[in-house]
Amino acid sequence: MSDIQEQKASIAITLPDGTVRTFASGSSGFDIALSIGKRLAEDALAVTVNGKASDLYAPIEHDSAVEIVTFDTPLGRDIFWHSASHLMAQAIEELFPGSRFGTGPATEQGFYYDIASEHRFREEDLRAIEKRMLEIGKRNILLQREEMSREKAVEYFSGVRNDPYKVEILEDTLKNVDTVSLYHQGEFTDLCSGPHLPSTSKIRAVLLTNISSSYWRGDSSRESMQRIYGIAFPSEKLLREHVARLEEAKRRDHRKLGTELELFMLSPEIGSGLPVWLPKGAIIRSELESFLKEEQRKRGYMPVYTPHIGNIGLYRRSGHYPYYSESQFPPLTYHDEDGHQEQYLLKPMNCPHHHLIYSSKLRSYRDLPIRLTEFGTVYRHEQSGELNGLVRARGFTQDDSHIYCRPDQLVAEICNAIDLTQFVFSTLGFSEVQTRLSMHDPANQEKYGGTAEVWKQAEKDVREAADRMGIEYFIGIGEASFYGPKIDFIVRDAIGRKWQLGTVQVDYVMPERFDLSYIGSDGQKHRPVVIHRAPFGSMERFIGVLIEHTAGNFPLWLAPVQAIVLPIAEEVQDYAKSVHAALLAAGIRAEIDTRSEKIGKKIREAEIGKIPCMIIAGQKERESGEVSLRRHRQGDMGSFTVSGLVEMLRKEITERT
RNA sequence: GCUGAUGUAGCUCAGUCGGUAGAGCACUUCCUUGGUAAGGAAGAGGUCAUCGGUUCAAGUCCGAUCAUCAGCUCCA
Repeated sequence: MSDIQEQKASIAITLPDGTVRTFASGSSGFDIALSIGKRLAEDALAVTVNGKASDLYAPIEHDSAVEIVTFDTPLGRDIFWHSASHLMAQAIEELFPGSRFGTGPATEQGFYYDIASEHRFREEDLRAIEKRMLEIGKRNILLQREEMSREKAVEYFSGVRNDPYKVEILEDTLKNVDTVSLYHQGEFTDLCSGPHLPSTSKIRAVLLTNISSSYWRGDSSRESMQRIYGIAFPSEKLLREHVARLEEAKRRDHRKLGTELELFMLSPEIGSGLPVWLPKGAIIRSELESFLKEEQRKRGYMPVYTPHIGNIGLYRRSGHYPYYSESQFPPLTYHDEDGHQEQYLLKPMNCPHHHLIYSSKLRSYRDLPIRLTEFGTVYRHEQSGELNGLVRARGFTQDDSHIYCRPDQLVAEICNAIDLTQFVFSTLGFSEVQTRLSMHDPANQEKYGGTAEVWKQAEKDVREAADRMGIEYFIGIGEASFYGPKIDFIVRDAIGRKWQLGTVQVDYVMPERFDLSYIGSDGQKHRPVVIHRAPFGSMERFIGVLIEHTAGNFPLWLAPVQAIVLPIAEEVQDYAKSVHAALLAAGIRAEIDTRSEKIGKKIREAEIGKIPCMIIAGQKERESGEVSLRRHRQGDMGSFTVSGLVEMLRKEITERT
């Protein structure tokens, strides 16, 4: 008896730094935070108790490890934004009575809520909703958790709240759950597992960013709802920083920079989603291609070329045509006078052509691995709403290779492909790379080709290679392609956004479909394994990402114009021209600005044009036989002899630094 | 493809109540010959995305189409 009372009276709380403190049983996370510091208690949004997120004021009854959750952590932001979505719903309910609410989760960059309303939300409404949200914040309404049986909740949401969407969630998604939780904040109540902020007053800055539509439960056969996106912060300052980041992203937008720097164009007269490389962009692409070709030559790849169209039978055989027919350009149909018909497909993939090259002659086990490589342009009819500059196009070029190897060579070949991909990324300045092992979803078997054993083996090989390379990875269930598991490389760019670029894929299915074989040491036919791999992925997409990553400030080896000679006055133009000629002779992409403008203006324009080297030639330089160098975004670098400068730049170019 | 927004000079954008289009930058020519992010002047540049409708009259109002943007869905 007394023991039980003793236990109830006090509990031991272990903090993240390992210290243990004693509190009265039933103390809340807030009490704990307050005992650590006033500032922490103010910043506290919620707690984790033995790793499980919980409300800040929920009583803690037992000894546990407790962590105070603040906005600085991913969990803290998730809880904050989730509560902000409830706050937005409350504001919308107050301003637009009769609105019904679907789901309103936090996302990586804020939150949204799906709303069914008679009212068509417009931009002006967002400002009014923001205002009301802040006003409700000031009311300092406490959020109250209430648990009830699912049946009671159904009654509550069909009666009191009259929200059919919540009822559907209760009766479908949650049909196996006995007890559910509701969160009340003033007049507003939402079905939610929580946890939530203790009070609406934590939300002090709000930005509603856009309105779009979504289908109820993501199902295009269900009704369309209005989705309002937003983001919220505990202070004005954090919001301002967020807005500054958005503006930075806008400044780096590859579509904007691509036009300004004359890298590529898109024109409805050519066709939607069909980018055209302008001379300056073509230089970047060609430099990247040369770089990879050079590297692949060292690694035993053999270049091939294949046509842009292929008989439709080829793609029926590979499975691409039936599987992806809705995202391909329709087949080209050819009839001759005898009524004979042939159908061709603009190639959506390079692999079938490569497989036929492989099987064009008898292969010995001694020949393997065979690594065929091609910058192969493919065409896919992406949905119109998906198109996005270079990043998502309908015609694009893959740095596509297919490696045909024996099963005993497979893991080593995957490792080689991983190594090449990592080399490419590090050369291009993507220092932060995440790796995803994209596995199949056993619950969705009809999505995939091949047998269960084949998948088991392929996934084991992929894992083994990733382990052998010592890379950190995470698993993506359901991310595999239809013919096999993948290793996908996701880079983080200079302003923290993630992009999926390179890929290495294992394929036991295509060798079967194309009846690929080699003669083993036993004199018998054996089935090779295929690796599909593309470090850049798509040249268009990669360069699009590279533009945003570098903000158009390309390293010297990639810069379309590497140097521009700027004569100070007409009197020194002949000298400047001789410098220009020397640069050209050294293979440096150089221009010269002989306009009768002042040097300040020439420099300004070269800076805006993001030209890495400005080479200034005036009377002083002519006398000494030197030039003065100004580097883009760095300023004056001093004087150099022409030959010294050329040598320095050539070194930087060949080393690709 | 779906929902919403947008489309005016090479670029960025004005254009009121429906009355035949305007700025800045860029471009061309001339003046200016200079020292590390904008020297001056003049000129040229437009079937207002396309097609149709309403109207005496359409950049402006209505409809369709095309394209772009933000999301949704998809991504071999």
